[in-house]
Amino acid sequence: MAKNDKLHVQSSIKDENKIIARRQQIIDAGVKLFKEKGFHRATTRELAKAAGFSIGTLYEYIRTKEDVLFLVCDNIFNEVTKCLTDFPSDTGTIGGLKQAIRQYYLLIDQMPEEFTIMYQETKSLPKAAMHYILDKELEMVAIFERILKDCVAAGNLSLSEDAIYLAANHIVVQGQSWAFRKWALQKRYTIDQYINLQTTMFLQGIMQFEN
Amino acid sequence: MAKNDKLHVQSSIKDENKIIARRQQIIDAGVKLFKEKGFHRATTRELAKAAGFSIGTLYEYIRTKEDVLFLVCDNIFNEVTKCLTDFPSDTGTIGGLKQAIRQYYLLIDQMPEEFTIMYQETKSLPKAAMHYILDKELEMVAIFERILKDCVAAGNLSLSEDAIYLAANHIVVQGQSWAFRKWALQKRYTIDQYINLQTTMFLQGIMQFEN
Amino acid sequence: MAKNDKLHVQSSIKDENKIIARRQQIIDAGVKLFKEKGFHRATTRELAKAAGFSIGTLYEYIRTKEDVLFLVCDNIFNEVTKCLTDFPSDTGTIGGLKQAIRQYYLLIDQMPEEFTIMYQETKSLPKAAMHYILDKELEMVAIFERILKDCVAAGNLSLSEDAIYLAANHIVVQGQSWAFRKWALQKRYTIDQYINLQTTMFLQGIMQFEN
Amino acid sequence: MAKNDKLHVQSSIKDENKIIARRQQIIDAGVKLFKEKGFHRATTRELAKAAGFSIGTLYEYIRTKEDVLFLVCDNIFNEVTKCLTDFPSDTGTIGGLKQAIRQYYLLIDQMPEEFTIMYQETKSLPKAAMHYILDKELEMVAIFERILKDCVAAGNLSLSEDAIYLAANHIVVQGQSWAFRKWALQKRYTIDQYINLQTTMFLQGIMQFEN
DNA sequence: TATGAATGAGCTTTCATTCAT
DNA sequence: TATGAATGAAAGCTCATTCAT
Repeated sequence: MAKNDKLHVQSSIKDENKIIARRQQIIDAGVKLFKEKGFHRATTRELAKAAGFSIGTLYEYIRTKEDVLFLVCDNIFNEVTKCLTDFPSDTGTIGGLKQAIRQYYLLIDQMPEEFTIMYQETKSLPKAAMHYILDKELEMVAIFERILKDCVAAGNLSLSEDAIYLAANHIVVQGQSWAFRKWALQKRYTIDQYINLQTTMFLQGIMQFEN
Repeated sequence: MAKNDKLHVQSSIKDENKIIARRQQIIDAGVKLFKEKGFHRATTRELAKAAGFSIGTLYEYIRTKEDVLFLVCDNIFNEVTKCLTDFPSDTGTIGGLKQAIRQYYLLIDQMPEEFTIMYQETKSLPKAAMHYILDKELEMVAIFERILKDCVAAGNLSLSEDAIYLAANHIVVQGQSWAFRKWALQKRYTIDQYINLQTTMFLQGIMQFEN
Repeated sequence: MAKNDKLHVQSSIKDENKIIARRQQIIDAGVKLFKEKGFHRATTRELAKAAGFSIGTLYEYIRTKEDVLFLVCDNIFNEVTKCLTDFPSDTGTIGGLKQAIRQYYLLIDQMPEEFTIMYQETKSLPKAAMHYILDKELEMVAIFERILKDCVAAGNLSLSEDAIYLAANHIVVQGQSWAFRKWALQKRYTIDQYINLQTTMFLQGIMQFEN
Repeated sequence: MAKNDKLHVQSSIKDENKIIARRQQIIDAGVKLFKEKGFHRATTRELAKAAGFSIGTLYEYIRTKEDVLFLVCDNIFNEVTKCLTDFPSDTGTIGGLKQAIRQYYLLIDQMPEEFTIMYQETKSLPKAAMHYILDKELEMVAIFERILKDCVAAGNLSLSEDAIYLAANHIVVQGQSWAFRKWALQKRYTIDQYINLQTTMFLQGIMQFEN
């Protein structure tokens, strides 16, 4: 899966294991530099250097600079999907919902720069790649919609379709918020406090919601 | 105020009224182009053309391309501040809080591109300018903190310091959310519906909040 | 005419006189360098230097390196057309035919490098430009076809259609020959001797031609 | 002969038969690619692929890319020489002359791309290689000079030294002409018609030539 | 003030060649 | 011998900025 996704970006190298390894180096270099100076200010030479090889080698594994950004973005979604799909949760219960939110926020806390890059640089991608990423983003919202719907179906929540969609967006956006503002927010909250406060407020907001 | 802020960006022109007028043309051109292609892809030549004068003239009113971005960002904050400061509201009441939120969201709905530009391109500014803008952003959060505190002081709300700060952030972030995702969200909600839903959920979330 | 042809290549400069002047410098630089090292080995930086200005300025007057080659080729055809169209000749007579040939060969003798470049580098042009140039080449052959037909019509020559076409080609090709091989041929002939010998042989070949 | 010529290009391989075989593959690949996209646009990677082996292997049999061009050019001359030397002709007769011309033109008709490559890319060769090729070209002219001189010596032709040299050039150049313009000329003539017309005109031109 | 031609540092990308396996 | 991953010099081109008019 993750392996194949990475291969969406063409390479002139034949050894697939090498591609996997090199691409990870490229992603790491991309995250490091893009968070420091943004996509446009980072040069391909710096990228190559940060990745630990020559500019020529860099271009054996990607075709354009934008491929690096794509690799970085794609990588995030694979992490999110893995994180939200792999853990066993109590489907349809409030506890399960809380679990999913926590899981998601913890992931963001571990890679806030990656998330920030994704949200700030997406439009630097070529059209096709941008749509691919935007779709993935919608998938993320859809995952939380699913979870919320399961709660409704199980009778643990009472929300209209419109409210569900908004609530799912809410969750995703508050995650973004921690990514964007971690530097400011962590002066007052640990990630655990943030999650708790946020989740309490969120649940309180939707619990007896009637519209 | 607005006048002086704009003058933070140096110009070699003496006539202050001319500066004000030209700068507005520059800001408009900047918004138009940055939202179309982003800050880095927009060239100073295009900027000058869109503003209606020559590249030479452009540089009579700014010193660097980044000044244009700064003017655009600064302009937004002036609008926000004006919008939240000028209207008469019932200080300390829930109604006043609602009013402020509505006012703020309506402003964002009128200039979503400007807000998006600001959030996506801030880090393209030089260090000093970036901090200036980030500070302004904190001021925005502070305005809502103030409003919330007034409600608490008036006994209309019961929130801890930490919860107030989080709530203020919440308001600002959900505004961002409409700016970023207007294209997707407006398929399901009018701005009024969004404001109402969002506000109801938000108030429900903080009303009986105890932490 | 010549002026407008040069303008087929786009420029970001407004002053038309400047374009004409700069383009001539570019053409001269192109001829000098392309004859020395060929189109591909000549770099745009060298081109700019040889033309007497910076690389940035070069690109104010052309859009791609290939434009320089196009300018050089186009220039040649303008010279040829001017040369064969402007001089008054006795239409339909052998003397007029001789005159035209002489005129053409003398032009080639004056700019052998330009002709060589044109014949050797045409296929380095982008498709559209290449067809434009190839068409111009056919026009050149057509000019001589016209002259020969006039001789036939006037009863001074007796040739079939096929022979006329071949003869016109012959003239053009022998011109090329002097351009390509001037370095070798001029060890034994002056241009005048070459013209005389060539013309005598050519006329002898077609005079009593019956096929 | 052919074998040794090819060995002018150094190789790190010992087995001479292997070299011969591999070099032929390289020549075929070179002709194919150079005619498609020209020498400079063809890459060594493509060359290797078209030849059927890896880039590493390619470089076991040549030292530089230019070697490939040299091999291609050299190959042509070997073909020409073989073609004009091996066939038994009636030395000193007009019939023998005609035979030689026909033989030569038929060869060109069989490999027009190769001839075109040679004439268009020669100056892409390094100095030394270029002179080697230019010398070979002169040899080709010399072969026809020899044939013409034999005719003169046998009393079948009456031409001055100067006219002989010119006539020899004429033959070679008209051959080039078919190579360069085959695409256009063959719309009106078969190669046989072309040879006949050309030869008739040529002989007529030199037969009663007096200068 | 207003103009726009001129500048050149710096960017992304290519590709001939090498060399460890 | 054969392979192909690695290299980095060098290419074409852009564009923010300046300055003479």
